[in-house]
Order: sequence, then structure tokens, then C-alpha cells
Amino acid sequence: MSQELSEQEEQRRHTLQKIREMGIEPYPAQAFEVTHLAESIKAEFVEHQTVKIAGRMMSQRIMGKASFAELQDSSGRIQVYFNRDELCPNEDKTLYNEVFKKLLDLGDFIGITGRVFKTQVGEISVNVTSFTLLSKALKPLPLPKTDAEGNTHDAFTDPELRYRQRYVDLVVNPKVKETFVTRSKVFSVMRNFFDQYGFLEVETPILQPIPGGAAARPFTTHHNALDIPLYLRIANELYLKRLIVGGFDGVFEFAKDFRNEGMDRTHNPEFTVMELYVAYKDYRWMMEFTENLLQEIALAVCGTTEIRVGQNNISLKAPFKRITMREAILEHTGYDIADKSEEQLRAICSALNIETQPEMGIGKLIDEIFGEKCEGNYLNPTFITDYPIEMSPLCKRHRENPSLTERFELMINGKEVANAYSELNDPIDQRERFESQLQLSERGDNEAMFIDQDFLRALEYGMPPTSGIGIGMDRLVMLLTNNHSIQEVLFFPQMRPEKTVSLSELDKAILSICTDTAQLLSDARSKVDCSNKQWDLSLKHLTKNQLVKVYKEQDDVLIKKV
RNA sequence: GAUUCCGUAGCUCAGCUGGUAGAGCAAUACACUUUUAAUGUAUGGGCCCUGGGUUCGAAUCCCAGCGGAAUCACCA
Repeated sequence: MSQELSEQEEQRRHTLQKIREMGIEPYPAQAFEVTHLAESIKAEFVEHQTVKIAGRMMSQRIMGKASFAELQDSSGRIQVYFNRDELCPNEDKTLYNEVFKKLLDLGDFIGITGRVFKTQVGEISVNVTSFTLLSKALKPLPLPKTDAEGNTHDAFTDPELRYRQRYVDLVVNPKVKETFVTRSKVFSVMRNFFDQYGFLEVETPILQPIPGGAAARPFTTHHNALDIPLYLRIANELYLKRLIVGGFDGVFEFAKDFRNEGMDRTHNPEFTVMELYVAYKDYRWMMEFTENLLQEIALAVCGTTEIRVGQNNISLKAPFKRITMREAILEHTGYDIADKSEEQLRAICSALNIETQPEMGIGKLIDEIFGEKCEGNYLNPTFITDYPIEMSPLCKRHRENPSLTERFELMINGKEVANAYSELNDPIDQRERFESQLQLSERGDNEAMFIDQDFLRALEYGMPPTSGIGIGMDRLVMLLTNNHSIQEVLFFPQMRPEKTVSLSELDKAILSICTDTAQLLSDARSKVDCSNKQWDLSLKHLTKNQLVKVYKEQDDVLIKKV
């Protein structure tokens, strides 16, 4: 594959060759011993200490016989000082004059041995006694600069490039790195918290024959050996409950789930959910557990329970406010939804100017009212409890009111962060709930659930009373890192594939002849003036890139645009 | 899916009511021994997203497409 190289890329290839000609290996195999990190040297200044550091050279200030450069490693940046006569005490000054000044480029990895000192201006730096090229960079990095007032200039900001080339984003934008370090910390704090309770971290199938545990459109795939369809999981709930049936008291999984739906600021086709199930507990216990967990995470990650998200100040200090869904709706709309029929709810919706669809049942209608009028109001963490039974097919009936369920969602900053139940463990009730879901799906709700017979069988063997919770990890990390978009908390958010197809003149000519309606291949051939070899090559190129389609119908070979 | 905005040098961006492309950083060359957005001088670098149209002439106006962002719709 030939590609056009920019002037700077050509230049770097040239210096690469010069480096080789000087007998220097630009990609050495040998390990480089690192004794210090940039930040640790700055944090604990020890004058004259000898250190070995490694990283990318991010800036160079050459002043004749002495130079400053900045070295960036995983911890941050430190200034390094190159003095010609200290680096090359003998007559031969090529290491400084040639290698350092001319053959090193910004972005190259180098290893440095030197002594720590402070410059006249007071910046902690490393006086280089020797250096090694560790890896040559052939593409120039975008290089944001920060001035004395801390303003960043020429920042690398284009979201498309940042997401598609996250490696560059990470090198050049330190804030981005911080976000992902925080993300990782959130996970480990949660793990430790669960460990203290003796819960077991488990793994359950991602490829599922029945995509259960939630209502969403799955990604479909196919297993060749078994010749059956398989689905990427939309949730792992039903498998974790099977493990509770099997006798574990507490199981959790950090799970990638997949949903074949729209993408936007808060939705990515693959996303991470932490699900936890604990035997012999109910949703009230789970509320207390959750507020303690979140408080702990905030303290560990942000150092405080008071966080700022966008324009809002939010307190993650336990305990959190609790309110039933009925009260929430009453409070924000003035309507009491208790014991209302589908018709009455529809009337309330239209009074509130909420659009409804005929396939919406009671659950969906109430959900709509809540989502439309209430959800956004809960900035500080709030448990919304006691959801109507129609919208919670896996949740146990409320102990005091059989038309409600023992469910809560945790709302923070107006968004759902967690969803939890006293889990339904009555197998007969569960079967009926699945069946009424099925009726909903026959009404046109394409998100109603499939029936998982094996899961019902497991319940029939008996599942202890259990409470379970699912926490949307991406959204939680968004909150804790004050990021507005899910793409900022995923290393590699889903993007439309880059189009790299480059067409020759002939390709374009052929393409312009083809239309959406098929024509005989021989007819198309006669309209283009080229050799048969060129024609064949070009056609292969076009079909491979799915721009035209060549196929046979009876004895005719046809071509058309895709 | 709808609407709006955007696509120009490696990066960040100018480029007016159409007249063949500009800056800063980065690059190249030279000078400079404690600088720090180092500095000074000189030089090179562009399929102006793609394809059509209008025009004597299009980065600029029009249409279509591709890619991205925001808002909305959808979303247990």
C-alpha cells in the first residue's frame, strides 16, 4: 500500500536512514533500565542524584553549545539539559552536534542518564551525561504549548481525530490521561469494596443463545459449528442469578454489554455495567449499600464527596434522598398515578403534553411521564423507588402493594446511574411476567423480553431472596470526571470506519458508467477505453471496496452500483 | 431519522460582496553555554473533504455525497 507522505514524514525517514548509517539502531531490542519517573524527581528533589529516565522528547530549545529539552514519561514531564562539552568531553562532538541537534525529532523515545539539578530560574532538571535513542517517531505529533499563564495554545482538539487516534490524544492531552486513570481507579475501589464483603468476581457468557435480562435490540452473530444464532449479551443478569441459585452468596461482574441501538452523547453500542447480586438481602439493604459505595468511591477518587458536574454542585455524601415514583410524579406534575388505568394514564400524558404510542402499556406510560417531567430534576443523588409492576418484569412484587415492585433507580445529575431490585424469585410469577412481556411484544413493543426457559428452570430449583444492582460504569465515570460525553470516558468509542478508498481515474470512469439499475457487463466494458488487463484490475478494485456489484443472472453477467 | 454548524499546511486557525492561498506553532538551514510559548535571520511545505453545476474565472456561490460536532427524536 503506497501512501502519500508529507514533507515532514519524508524528512523523518531520511534522518532515520542517516541514524542507521551512523551505526545507531533506531529501534534497539535491549531493555533500558529506568530508575526514576519525571514526577518523582520533581516531588523529591535530591541535588546531584544520578537518575535514569526514559520517555518522549516533547520540546527542544537549542542554544548553541547548550540545549534544553522536555522528556515526557508516564508520570509527566521533566526538563533535561544537554551541555555539549559535558556530554562530549573529548574532541568528537558528533553525539551533541549531530545526533542530538539534528537527528532527534520531537516525539522520539530516548533514554537518559544524568544528574538532578536546579536551573538559575529554579526549575528542577536533569543534566544529561549520556542518552540513547530508544524509538524513532516517523510522524510528527500535534504539539500544544502552554504559556506562563497556563493557557494552552494550538491544542489538539478536533474530536474526530482525538477519538480515532486516541494514542495521540493521550500523548498530547494530559487531562485525557487523567480521566482514564480515574476510570481505572473507580473500578479498583469497587472491587476492593466488594472484596471486603467477600463477594466473588465472576465471568458469564458474552455470547448468549437468548439475549435476556433487559429489553434492547441485540447484535446477532452465528456459530458455525453448532449452526445456531448467537447474540452478544445485552445484560448478564440472568446468568448471575443462576449463580445465586448455585449457592454463591454474593457475585459481581464488570460486564461489557452490547446494544444495537442509536449512538449519542450517552450511548455507545458497547458499554460497561457492574452487576452485583447478594443473597438474603432486599432492596432497602441495597440502597444503604449503594450510598456507602458511592461515597467511598468519591472519597477515594476525588478526595471529597462534594463534586462539580458541569454547572452543578453535587454531594455524594450518604445517606441519599429516597422518594417513591408515585410521590415523584405527584410532586412534579400534580397527578397521582396510583391505581390508574391505561386510559387514564394516556389522558394524563396528553394533559401534560407528552406524546404516547398506542403500543405503550401502563409501565411505559408511567416511565414516559417520569422521564419527561421528573428525571431531570434530581441533581443530588436520589433513590426513586417502587416502580409499577408492568415496567419491571424481573423484580419482586412490593411487600405492601402488589401493583408495585421493590425496585429503585439511583438518579444523579438528572441521569440514571444505577438500577436495583429485590429480585423476583417466585418461578411461577416470573413465568407469568415473561408471558405478559411477550404479549407486549406482540403489540409491537420490539423491546419486550424473550423467555429464557432454562432461567425459569433454575428458579424452580429455588433462589434465595436476593437483591441485585446494575451500575452504569461509563456514566458513573462521566460524573466523577466531569465529562459531558461517553466518548470521553471510553478509550476507543465506536466511530464510523474511516474511508481510505482511493480511486484511480479508470475506477472513477467505470463508476460513472454504472447506475443503480443493472446493465450487461459487456455493455459497460464497451463504454470504457482501456486494456482488458486494466479493466479487470479496476473492476476487482471496485468490487472489493463494495462500490459496484458484478453478478450472474441466468447466463447474463450484470453490473450495477451498490 | 430531523435540523443547524463545521471540513483550508503535520497542529490551531484567518481568508469580506468570486480574481490562482495566509499567520502562529511544527519542519529545514545558520547563529546562540541555564532557556522555558526561548530568541534572531532565511527557506520549504497545500487534490482549499469528494463529485457535479453556475461563471471568462470558485477555497469562496448552488446541488449532491462523505466525514464530524451540537440540539432534538429514539433508548429499562
